[in-house]
Amino acid sequence: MSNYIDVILPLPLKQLFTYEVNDEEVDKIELGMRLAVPFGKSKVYTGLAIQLHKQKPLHYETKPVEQILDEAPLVTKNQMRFWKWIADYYMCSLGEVMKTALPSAFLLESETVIEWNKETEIKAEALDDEEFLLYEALQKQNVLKIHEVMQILDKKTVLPMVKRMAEKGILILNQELNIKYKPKLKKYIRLTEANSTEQKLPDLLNTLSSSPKQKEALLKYFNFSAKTKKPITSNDLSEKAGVSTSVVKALIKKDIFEEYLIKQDRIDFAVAKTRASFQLSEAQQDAMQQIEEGFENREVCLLHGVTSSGKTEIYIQLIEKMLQQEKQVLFLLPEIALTTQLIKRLQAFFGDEVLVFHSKYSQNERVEVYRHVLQQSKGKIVIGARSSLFLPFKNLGLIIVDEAHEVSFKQFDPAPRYHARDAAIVLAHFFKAKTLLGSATPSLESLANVKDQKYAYVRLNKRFGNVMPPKIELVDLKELGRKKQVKGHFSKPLLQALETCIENGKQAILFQNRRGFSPILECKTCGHSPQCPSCDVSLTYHKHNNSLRCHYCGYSMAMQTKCLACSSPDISTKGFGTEQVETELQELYPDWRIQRMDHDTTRRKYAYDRIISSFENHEVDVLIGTQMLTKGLDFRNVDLVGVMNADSLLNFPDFRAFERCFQLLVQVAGRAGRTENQGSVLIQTYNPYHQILQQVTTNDFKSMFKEQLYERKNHAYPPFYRLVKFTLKGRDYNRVNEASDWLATYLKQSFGKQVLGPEFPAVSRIKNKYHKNIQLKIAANQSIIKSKKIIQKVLSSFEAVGQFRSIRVVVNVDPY
DNA sequence: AGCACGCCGACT
DNA sequence: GTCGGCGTGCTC
Repeated sequence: MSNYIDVILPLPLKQLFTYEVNDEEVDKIELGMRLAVPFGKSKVYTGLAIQLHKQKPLHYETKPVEQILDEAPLVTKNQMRFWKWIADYYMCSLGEVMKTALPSAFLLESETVIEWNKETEIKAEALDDEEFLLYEALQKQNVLKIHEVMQILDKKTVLPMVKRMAEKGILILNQELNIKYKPKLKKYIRLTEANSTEQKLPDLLNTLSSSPKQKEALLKYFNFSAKTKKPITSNDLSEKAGVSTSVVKALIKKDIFEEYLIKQDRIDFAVAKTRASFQLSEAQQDAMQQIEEGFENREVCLLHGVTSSGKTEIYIQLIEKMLQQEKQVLFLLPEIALTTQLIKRLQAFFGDEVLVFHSKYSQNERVEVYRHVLQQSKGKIVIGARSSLFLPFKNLGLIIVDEAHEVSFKQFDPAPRYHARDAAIVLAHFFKAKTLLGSATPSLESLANVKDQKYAYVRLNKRFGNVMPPKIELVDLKELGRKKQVKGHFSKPLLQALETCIENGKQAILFQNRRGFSPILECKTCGHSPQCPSCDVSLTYHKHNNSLRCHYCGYSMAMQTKCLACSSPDISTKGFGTEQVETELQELYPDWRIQRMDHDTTRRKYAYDRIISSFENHEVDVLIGTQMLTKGLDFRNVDLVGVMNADSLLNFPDFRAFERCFQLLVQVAGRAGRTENQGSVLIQTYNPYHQILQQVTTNDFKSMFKEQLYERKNHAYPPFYRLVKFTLKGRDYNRVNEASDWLATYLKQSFGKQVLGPEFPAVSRIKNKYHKNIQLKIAANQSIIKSKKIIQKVLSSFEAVGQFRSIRVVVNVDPY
């Protein structure tokens, strides 16, 4: 009887795929290994083995597995369980989970390559122009990939012609599996085998009697290898012997030395761990004890510590305790907060026990981190962004989610649209491990879980070293505007505070939650503003390259001098961003050193670190930035934080806008006065009596929580209801409307008034596709499993409607 | 998702 | 005539 293996393919397809395996392979295959399998007419994909069985599929012929790619499972049982939970809860396919869970270097894919058939004799005259071009190209380069052929011939459909040529026997087609992971190799030298014994030494020296430098190098080599028994590179040797590299090269040429390669570990920081002991403050010790007590009967604990209350020291102590029990620890941070500051602090303490995993790491580095975690060969502590949840932990004891309120923990695109904080709790549960959520401004959801006694709660009220909390004041722009006390975007009080701050040799931070120079260009004559041709938005003005750009699709055009609609030269910019704040301030104070930090200035790999360290070293007086500034940065010399315009935060059309505004302002405020001086925070606004802003000034999170929770209950939002958002996308406007009406109608049959919409979002067309949203609210006491089954059913009948084939439906569970 | 196949309008 | 657009169906 034949054996079959069910496989997950990294595609957005619901089903598994079944392949046949021979007896020899059955013995080798373990679940969780990768298999190269043929798929479709000419593709080879990497599949993941998840079930062996003997049931021959009824309705189709199986294909054989092409190759077993692993010697041991790459994916553990616990990971499989976690993948399944993600796929179920967030309503996506296992293939999509696989794609995010595994570093892409693990997912090999085949590519068709062509080769000239040297067997068949073809006269150049018999070839047409395009065939001749290929012929020429293949003289220079042995094999060509299909996309290279497309470039050479400068057209899109090349496959029919390539196939024709293959049939005529001019070309050979091959499937090439491209191996993406490349170990890092370093060249070393050693004695060739014939010369590698001690006894040979006198002979060798003899032969080199006429070349003293080579003799010297050889002696140094013996000296070195006798002492250290370590491999040596030719550069090191020539340096040690004080000879040039050509001397060593000559020895290689004489077959006395040979070169060989050793695989290098990319994850090798060589940091000395200090484990410098430090004393927790009394408040920290208390908190530590409460956390441990909390973990005795709760799986999750919320550590609510004001900014700079010293949460990191508590984390370090907890991690240390886990290490003593030989457990692994995962330390999750929002991508943006993964600055070297925190990593360095942990590395200084734990040395090479710390592994780092995030998107700025190369594919090769990620593969090595993955393998280290899997084999538990290095590093029991992983610091990473949300995707590090998918690492192959075997013995996880604790997950710390720092800045747990951050919305960027929710993945938006592509699927799986998971929330790392929620998924972390589930993952920890699988390991019977604990989860610690740390934040200065916890989310309403987490606070509600505390209120319902689901989470333990520890409050850390005092800033470390009894630093005073900053003084927060609101500046009424409306009032001051009337009194003519506003210059550009700066009010007089803010300018005065800035002057005092800089004169005292301190630094200031200005926060403006919008990038670019000024969002849109507007004609003063006809009111027209340039639009993106493929999205339903106005283009934004970027001063640094004098262009207009679309934030959704990246379209850009040159800045205009005349209105595109009426040719009037009277055009101006509306709204303002970081770039304009920078320009204005620099004009007012030409001597100040001003630096901007936003998406545009931090795009390159080390730009972020560079800006931060120049600010730390006081090479900059004022730092102007967006949200980026709020994430886990610790500057010692900042006395003043200015918020340019708080209103833009309040006016978001989102049920979480007020909560987010509160969090953001408290976080920004926390950047001020982290040493003995009391810092001050000035918030400019047109609505100084808004209750949220009032609550920020008094840091009254309790009222905020109470009021917002009441609002959420009234309007049936989380945490009282779960949301599922459906976004329909399609090229045809009418089709999108029809399809969303259909879907909403069918959902209403089961969920009634809990279905909202369909509605066009604020930006209704992106990349030439119309978007329309439907929202479903599921009460907390309703069964999610049942609800999701109904949703699945409605969706599959939707997919069965022929007219809606061109419409894509994106499902987002717990959207943010 | 990707890719083939098939149909249709637009050009060398 | 064929190139490239797009709708449709299928992948073990």
